[in-house]
Amino acid sequence: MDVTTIVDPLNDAQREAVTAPKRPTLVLAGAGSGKTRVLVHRIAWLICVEGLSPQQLLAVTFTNKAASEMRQRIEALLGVPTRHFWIGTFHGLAHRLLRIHWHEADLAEGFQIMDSEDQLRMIRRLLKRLELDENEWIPREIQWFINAQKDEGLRPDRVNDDGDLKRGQMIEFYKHYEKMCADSSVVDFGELLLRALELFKNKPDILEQYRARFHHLLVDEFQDTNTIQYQWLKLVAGTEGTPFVVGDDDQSIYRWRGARVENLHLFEKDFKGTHIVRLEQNYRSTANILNAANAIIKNNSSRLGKKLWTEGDPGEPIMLYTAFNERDEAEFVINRIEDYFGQGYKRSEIAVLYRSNAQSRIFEESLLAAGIPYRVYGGLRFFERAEIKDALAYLRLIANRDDDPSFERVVNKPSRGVGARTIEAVRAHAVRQDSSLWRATIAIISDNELPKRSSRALSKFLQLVNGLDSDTGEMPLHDQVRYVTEASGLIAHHGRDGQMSGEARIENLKELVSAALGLIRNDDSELPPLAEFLSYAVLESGEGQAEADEDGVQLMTLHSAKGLEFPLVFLCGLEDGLFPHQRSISDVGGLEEERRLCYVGLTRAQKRVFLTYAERRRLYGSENFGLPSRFIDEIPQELLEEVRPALSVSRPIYRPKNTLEDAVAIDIGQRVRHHKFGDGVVLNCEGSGSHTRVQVNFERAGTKWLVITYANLELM
DNA sequence: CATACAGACATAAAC
DNA sequence: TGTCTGTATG
Repeated sequence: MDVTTIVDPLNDAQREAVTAPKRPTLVLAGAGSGKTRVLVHRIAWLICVEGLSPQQLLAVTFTNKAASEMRQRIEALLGVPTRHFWIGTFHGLAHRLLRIHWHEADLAEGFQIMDSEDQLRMIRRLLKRLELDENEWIPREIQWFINAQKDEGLRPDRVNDDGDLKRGQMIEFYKHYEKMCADSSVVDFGELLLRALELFKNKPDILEQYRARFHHLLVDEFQDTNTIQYQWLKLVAGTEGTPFVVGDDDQSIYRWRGARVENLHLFEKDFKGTHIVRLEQNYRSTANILNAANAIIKNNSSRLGKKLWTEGDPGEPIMLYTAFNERDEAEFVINRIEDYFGQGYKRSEIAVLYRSNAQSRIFEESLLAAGIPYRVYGGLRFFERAEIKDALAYLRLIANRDDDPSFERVVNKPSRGVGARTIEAVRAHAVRQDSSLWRATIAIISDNELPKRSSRALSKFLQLVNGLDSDTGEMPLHDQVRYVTEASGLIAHHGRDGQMSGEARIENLKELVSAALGLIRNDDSELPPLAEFLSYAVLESGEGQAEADEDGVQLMTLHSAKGLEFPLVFLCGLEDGLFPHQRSISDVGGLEEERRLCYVGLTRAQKRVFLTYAERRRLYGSENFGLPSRFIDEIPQELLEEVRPALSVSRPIYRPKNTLEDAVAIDIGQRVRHHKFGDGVVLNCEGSGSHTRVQVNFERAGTKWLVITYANLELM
């Protein structure tokens, strides 16, 4: 391998990072500055120049997609297979460790992983068992609480109740939850990380073994690490370690799921002599787009500081369209899209981005009506579909009879006469003898304490699962999966459905067989194929609505757009309250994260950006009047161009809010109070100065025109 | 046991 | 407003 192939395609900053000496290195990589390239070339450099063996590298990413992209690019650059490289997600790598050291980590050998939905079901079951009211103990909140503790690396005994009773009870619940998971030999996502951390903390000899081995740690999207992930990294690196991390504080948008941008600051402190490299040259967007993005992000405090620049052209101005309502907004976008088809753009080169999923519907409707293929990101992924999870539940029971969540999921699916009462009896028995549902069922049948019909139904189920196990013991994985989907009765069950959905479900079950056939076994895996497949299914839940339309207009939230790029980007719904979202507006941290989200959105675009907002928007059934997003104000006027001048609109379109005159003006949608008419919303506004009149829709008194100077309206 | 209806709920979502 | 979930019902 020639060093020049590794180094030549790089710019100065990239080269500095790639060839950095063996020291802790922090690469601040702006959007579109070649972050992945640096990681890939760094790995190549370490192998080819520093002479490291791939076995000494540990590369961590957040998504499977990022991990496999890195693999592919390394293979393309070095021309060697990367099967045996330790490249993966935090969870994937933690899982790999725990499979090897399950005993030392105090886990059952065949432990299974729960996804978030399984976890929620588990919490619901526990609430029932503890006889707690779901209206008072909201399962989602408990799930949130438990995961938040795990993100911070905290076991129940280390969580402080802050003298708060409810919090104290939550901690109690967390304890019960842990026992319940242990009893069924299942772990949730957070538990994978926590166990992996504790493994290294409690078993210094094992830690030492990995420290000696992984001389080079590489971390992608470092700004997304949470507390426990960073703790784990620090442990693996040790004081002598020289981790190489790449991140961008301006693109940190996952605070709400535990990510800590502060880790970027901590890194410098925790690793003495950190070498910092800034990648600021952008190869993606026009100068206008970058300047707009820079101007917006400038308003955030405590940034590490970075300013994107490009050698390229200024490009077109950023276009701003003020829509009358959300329908008009969608129509505008679709019209523009059609224009751009005429200019030779492909559908997949166009992205419509929005803050929240609910906004996608109107675009879908309009695209459908216009006959333009599209693809919506998000939604249920393959391994999350109900019928797939049913089939997986049977397979999990084959692997581990004590898997209670799976037991409950399929005892009566397809229905075999195990009703709610019967299940209740089994649950009660399980609690009494402190055993799994499976063993409780065996006991309850031999005790003869149930009506014959229920007993027979239950034992039919036990026999079914035992039969599935013994019948398929010798089969290759995919035959086993096929056999289980058929013999469990799931296929027949969906066949009886008669509806289109039944047909689609059967297709998915067949697809599951193909997935099993296509499973690439890990080289040094000690797991039986079935167990490996089950773990794979949870950790890599597949694409959501993937190849629905190969070449379609891309619809997605700003969050899912991170890491992607498109020649043409529509950033829609730029209204205060929607983006920035209402729930983030009140605290500074939340607002700054929204601003980063806006920065992420803008920097997705290569050539053109359209910003749109609607003056009124129907959301959840009621009409809302929105003000243009404050982020629009943060873009310098000279970079913006309004698409539609005042012509056909009855009310003022976009006005910058930060002028003195407008500071006292009343905006459309403003809530006001009148001493006589009560509370209302400003619908319209005309005139200027002391002649300004506003139309207000009062909750009780109806719609009225009032002259501002006399009305004495109180802003709310 | 499948279907209909009522009621809750609606920020973002990887593993 | 639309979708999903849980339950009541035939």
